[in-house]
Amino acid sequence: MEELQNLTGEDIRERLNRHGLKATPQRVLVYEAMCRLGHASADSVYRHLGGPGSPLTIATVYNVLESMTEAGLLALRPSFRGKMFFDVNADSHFHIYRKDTGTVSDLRDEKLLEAVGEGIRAILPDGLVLDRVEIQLVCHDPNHER
Amino acid sequence: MEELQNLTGEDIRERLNRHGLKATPQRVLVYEAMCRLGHASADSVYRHLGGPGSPLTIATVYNVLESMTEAGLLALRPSFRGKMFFDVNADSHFHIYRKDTGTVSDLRDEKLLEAVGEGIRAILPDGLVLDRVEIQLVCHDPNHER
DNA sequence: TTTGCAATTTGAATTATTATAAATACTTTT
DNA sequence: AAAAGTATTTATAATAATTCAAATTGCAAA
Repeated sequence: MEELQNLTGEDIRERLNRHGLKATPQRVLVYEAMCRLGHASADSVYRHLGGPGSPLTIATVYNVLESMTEAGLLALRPSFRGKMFFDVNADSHFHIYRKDTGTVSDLRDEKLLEAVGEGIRAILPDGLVLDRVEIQLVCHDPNHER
Repeated sequence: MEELQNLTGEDIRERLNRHGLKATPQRVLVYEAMCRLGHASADSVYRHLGGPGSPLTIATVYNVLESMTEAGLLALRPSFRGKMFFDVNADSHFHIYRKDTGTVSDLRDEKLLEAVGEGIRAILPDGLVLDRVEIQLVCHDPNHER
């Protein structure tokens, strides 16, 4: 598993190119931010990069996030918050959504994921193709002070 | 299983009361709309009720949907669209999200749901309590004309 | 009744997203 | 290396979605 945190600019440019995206400075910045943040809304990326006063516009952040999602570099995840929510890990895995803190984290289990996929394909209505499965585990820590 | 479509105003008022909510006219209207629509955003509820010119405000729709969700009458589901998305069936079940049509439908399978829940509890990090599991099946119909 | 209180609703403000058209930056062709 | 063409970014505006504080309502206590 690669450490997204520690990718060099060159690594990022390569990765963009491999996904068919030209490595513009703005794209490198946004991807760096996503690596750092893991999961983020357009706005949080923008703020991470300095908000107004940063070397790009919020419109560009949206554009870039969309291109990257289309290219398969990022995934757009379903969200409870009423805003768009991007994931730097585009592969399939579980998401732990913590009600108490509002944070999201990843949980991977190849075996279980595979089993769930099979179970679902078995009951899916005829004529439909399953593209992917998104699973959120809504959790809380009972010892987390309110 | 009750037919939500066919509830009378009295049924709805009762249901609201049982969930600890006063049966105001606005709440009855919103719940009726949710019964009709099944899944809906605040905006689609508002439009279903006549939009501007209806006997309530979009802000009221949000407030009412929130109260009902808090009361357990509705569920707030995660959404790909970057907007809040409510479900008149607050119980746990799968959601089929169709990329080609943008529509959402329900899929129920007690057995599989139970199995998934167990599998997940087995791998959940220590200290966390699993409140519920949300599962979206992202699908498309290959024969759906583009 | 009036008064006070809490719940509910609303209009207005805020935040989030998309659209558009002009400017910039790259590429390719000449 | 100029011209032409394409992709990207930007500023700005328009629209959409959500929140918030003030006003209203309905009820209960005096």
